[in-house]
Amino acid sequence: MNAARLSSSARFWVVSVQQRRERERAERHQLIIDAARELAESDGWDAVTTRRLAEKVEYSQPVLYSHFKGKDAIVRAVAVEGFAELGRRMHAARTTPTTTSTAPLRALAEAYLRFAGERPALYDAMFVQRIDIAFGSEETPAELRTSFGEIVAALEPVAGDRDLDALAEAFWSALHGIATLRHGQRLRPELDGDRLDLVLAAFAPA
Amino acid sequence: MNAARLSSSARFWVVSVQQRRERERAERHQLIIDAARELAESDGWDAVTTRRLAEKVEYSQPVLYSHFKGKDAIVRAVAVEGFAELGRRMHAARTTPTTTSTAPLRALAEAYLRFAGERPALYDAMFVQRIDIAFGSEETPAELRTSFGEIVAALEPVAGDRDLDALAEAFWSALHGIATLRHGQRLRPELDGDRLDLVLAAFAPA
DNA sequence: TCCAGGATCTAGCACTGCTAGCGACACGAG
DNA sequence: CTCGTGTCGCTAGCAGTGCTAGATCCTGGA
Repeated sequence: MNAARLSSSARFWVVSVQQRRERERAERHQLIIDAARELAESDGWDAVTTRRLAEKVEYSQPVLYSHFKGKDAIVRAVAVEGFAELGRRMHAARTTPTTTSTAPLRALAEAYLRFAGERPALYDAMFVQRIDIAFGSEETPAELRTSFGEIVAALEPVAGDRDLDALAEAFWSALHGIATLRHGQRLRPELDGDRLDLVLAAFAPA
Repeated sequence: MNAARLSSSARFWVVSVQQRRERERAERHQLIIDAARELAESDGWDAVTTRRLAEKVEYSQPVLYSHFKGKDAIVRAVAVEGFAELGRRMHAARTTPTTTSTAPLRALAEAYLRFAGERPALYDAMFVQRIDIAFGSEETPAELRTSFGEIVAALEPVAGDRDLDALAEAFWSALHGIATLRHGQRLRPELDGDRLDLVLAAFAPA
């Protein structure tokens, strides 16, 4: 009896220890992702090396590889979190009550470009770096699907008889093109306002 | 007299030798650019290392550095040639006689996307990689300015009272967005036709 | 108290872009 | 024809990259 109770208690304790370990492991996992994103946002992705990253989280390099298959997987994890935030921002912009019908689309577009401008490194990981994330398939991360869904939802009221999926891809392409060319200093800043006005007028005619 | 003639002849010969050397040097310069582009187009830019490139042109690495300041400069040289070709393609597409007024714009857009699709590595060097080429300034390579000019020219007939520069930037952004997202497998191939139709209809309403 | 197993680190591999310094070769003078 | 001179290209090496094998230490359980 005593043995049984002790054993049971011991097993319970073990489980608790395991839980604590798993929790600590999960925290460290997140710590690595956060450190990578911070490093990229402050010094650019070129500065995100496994050595610097390991130093920042105060572990040795091999620890990174016990959490992620390689550096690519870390960038991918950062990107997925980026999709989630972009989705949240677009949703908030789109659903904030307004008076006109095209305003939600404009709000969404502005939120998209603001995100790309404020977090260029994050945007880069999500959409520019070769990141090996399936987009059209079933393994597409939910965060990504939701983000695209926000664009579709914002365009739905103005689509008319146009194909909604193709329209969403076209509109997204325009935003993405502006975001990347802008970041590469290939567009004139003084035209920012006019340029977006033209895109909105083109895709959502009054 | 004899000495003078000899001296003169010798000097002339020296000049000729110098010319030959300069010509050979220029040829090797071009050889490096071509090799870099071919390597990138067949195996991707990741495969373009100074060692492989040197091996391909059958010289040692330091020779590359006697022609270019560094690897970046080689990529830049490849990109500049890309601008020239893209400009030629767009010009040809735009000026080929047609019946309707929006056809030139469609032809230009299709030429742009065909170029991006057929030579993804070259397009990457031109517009995706950080390449440190000024775009808005006076040192902007002529090839680049001409390319943008083609877009402006194609939009001019359909601009109406819209700001032509902003319109060109917006239209270019849409094309660039499609090109890059398409290359990253982020757009559905089966929507290619519809998507472009929508962009054209949006920017050049009938 | 001692052992087994897991977590973590040290040290090293093959590769990268880039460069210092040596050696060979072609040129021009005597 | 021989001999300096100067240019040109090479070998070898540096610091830094992503990634990993093997040793080491530390903790939980008998």
